[in-house]
Amino acid sequence: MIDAYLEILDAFSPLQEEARALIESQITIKDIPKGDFILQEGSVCNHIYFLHSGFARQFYYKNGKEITEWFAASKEFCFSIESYFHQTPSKLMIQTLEDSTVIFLHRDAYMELSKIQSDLSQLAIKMFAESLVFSQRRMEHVLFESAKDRYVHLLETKPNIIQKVPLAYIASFLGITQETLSRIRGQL
Amino acid sequence: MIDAYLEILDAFSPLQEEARALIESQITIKDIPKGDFILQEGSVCNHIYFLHSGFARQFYYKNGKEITEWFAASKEFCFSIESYFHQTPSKLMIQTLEDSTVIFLHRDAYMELSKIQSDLSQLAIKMFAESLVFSQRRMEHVLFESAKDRYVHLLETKPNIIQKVPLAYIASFLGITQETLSRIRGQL
DNA sequence: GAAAACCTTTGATATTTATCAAATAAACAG
DNA sequence: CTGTTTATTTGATAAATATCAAAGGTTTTC
Repeated sequence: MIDAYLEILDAFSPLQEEARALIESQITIKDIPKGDFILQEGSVCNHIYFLHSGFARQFYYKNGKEITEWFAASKEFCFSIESYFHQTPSKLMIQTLEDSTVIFLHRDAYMELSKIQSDLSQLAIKMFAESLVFSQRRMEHVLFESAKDRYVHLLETKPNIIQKVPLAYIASFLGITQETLSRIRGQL
Repeated sequence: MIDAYLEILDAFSPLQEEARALIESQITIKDIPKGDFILQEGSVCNHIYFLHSGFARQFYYKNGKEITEWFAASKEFCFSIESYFHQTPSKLMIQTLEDSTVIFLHRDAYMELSKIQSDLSQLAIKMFAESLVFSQRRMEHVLFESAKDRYVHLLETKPNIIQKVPLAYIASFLGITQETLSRIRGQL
């Protein structure tokens, strides 16, 4: 179970034995049933979560409506960057959409780790840089492509999401109403 | 001249004497007249730029049109994250809008630095995390606020930009046409 | 397996923003 | 200054998307 996790970290930046041992001793693993929360609104995000298996969505409330920010698939990481770094109550919630197994890495453990093996910071930097590039690409789409083109793009790059997820979640992620998304679907 | 730069880095993460000396020996400082490019399209971004003084815009071409991605004001950093990390030709251009003085930190020098003083990585992580939070907030605005609200928000948070910059640059940053922005202005 | 809850589609209309065309206004060069 | 370029505003119309209301579908639950 832990192996897949270590392997993924290792691929980013080869882990020293000491670091590997620290991770094994510090992480916790939880089974989280469908619909339960990995991170609840109002609590401080003190972990980096890794979905060993399952599927989750990250969302927040805006004017009483649920806005889906993104999804986390199997073998992906997620957490509230804002809450984690500012140590403030999270606006973001993370909820499983399937029964999931989640690996929790605590902030303190991560800090320990980056002392033991300083090049792990390079891993974090790489991940953040990738996220920023991704975020800028998405911004470009949102600003200059039609709702239809954005949906088609999502369909092409993340087909698994569209199958697993109710239309309303996708609509709010794309920044359109469910009615519009339904009509777009009808046209394809 | 260098002092202001070192001070800013120092505020993020106190610099050791050795790191400070390395920076002083490795950076280059250039005066760049209004309208000239700090980073040109097609060249690989191998530096992190710091505007000691002046003002610049970051933009790229999409379907033959200039799209402004963001601005860099005095005492701010800028570079093409994508080109820098992927080592690919930059789509992004950075052009001064006023006579500017720019401090160049080369990628190699940065690498050296982070070996000498590993907690500088924490600085980079903090900066990226902030950028990501900023980017997510902007996404929320772009997805769910009207063009008018977005303009008003920019006006409130970055009033200096609006004074210095032609309307067309702001319009493309907001993802609207100049005509629409002109009408929005008329209403306020 | 019927009722309830939830999800998706459809229709009519209103609002926002884009597009195309042209008129002003401002900045700039000689 | 004066013509020339560049930036901004205005108008008429078209396209995209939202909103409100309601009707069909699916799933879930007991």
